[in-house]
Amino acid sequence: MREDEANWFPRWEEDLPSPEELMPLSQTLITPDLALAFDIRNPNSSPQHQQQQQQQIQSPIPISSGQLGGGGGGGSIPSPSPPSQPHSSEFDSAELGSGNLGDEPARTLKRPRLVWTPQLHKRFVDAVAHLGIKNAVPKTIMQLMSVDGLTRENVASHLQKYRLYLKRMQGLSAGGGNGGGPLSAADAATDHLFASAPVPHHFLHPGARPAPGDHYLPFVPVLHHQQQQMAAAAVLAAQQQQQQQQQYHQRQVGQFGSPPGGQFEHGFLARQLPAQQPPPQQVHRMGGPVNAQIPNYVEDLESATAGGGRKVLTLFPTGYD
DNA sequence: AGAATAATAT
DNA sequence: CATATTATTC
Repeated sequence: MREDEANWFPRWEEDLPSPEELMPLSQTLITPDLALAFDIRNPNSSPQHQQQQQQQIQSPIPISSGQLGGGGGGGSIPSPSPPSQPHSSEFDSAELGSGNLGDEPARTLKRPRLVWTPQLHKRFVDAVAHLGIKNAVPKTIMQLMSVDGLTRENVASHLQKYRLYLKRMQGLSAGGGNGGGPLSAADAATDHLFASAPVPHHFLHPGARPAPGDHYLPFVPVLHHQQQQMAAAAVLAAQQQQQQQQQYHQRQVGQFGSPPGGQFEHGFLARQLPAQQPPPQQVHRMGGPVNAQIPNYVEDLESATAGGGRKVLTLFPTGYD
């Protein structure tokens, strides 16, 4: 029997920004629209290499109420039917320009860069798995994911990278020889994110069919009504807050002193705290090729999070109620 | 839709 | 300044 990594459990509780990070909003110095209108965001802070920004989000996940639903593996929805109609979560709260402050200026504003958290990526993979490689196109994936605020380009971009990753994996597992370790530093970096989500078997084996019984994507509509505490939207909202904070750090630069073409002289350190999960206990040691297959980073992550952290939430909203 | 390239963030 | 990640463009 090979359970393989087929039974990955749904875990969306991994790491979610503590409410403290999202709640505190005291940036009313500059209106988001105004700042954004000037196209001032992160002006690339000091070129000094070596910034002291450590993640402090290692505290116990304070989340315990309305989690995201979604994980997979639970076993449901064995019907890989195309997304006939996700839900109304599409742009339900896609007001990225709102967040918590002024939720009015939803125009001419540029969205902040989307951060692909492991959770989000997980959902992405689930979607692709259920759609099948052929049907897994940006538009479809996006629809299936039902993540508000997520655009087709977001998915397309991520999909592009993901495919590269898969290709890399194929080469490694097929050509063999390598111990499953990344070849380049760049690969290692990208692998890290992708390793957070299990890669369906048939992904690497063109032609191979998904194991019967293996079901992917027990998708559940994200954001229900107002319990959308944390979701991609929240992430985006959080980003906005951060963004605003950064701008605010600019000490209220002359809102109107920005001539076209000219820009403020920004030279400060900006801090952004993505909801990245704390680095595992670093378990994998090197010393030679041990096994060439799917990176076992996942295991590391699982162990670390399951052991060090805690996973208790495996349930999700009923979805359609 | 997909790949290449640009921009931006860390 | 280099690298990584996401956005835009072709």
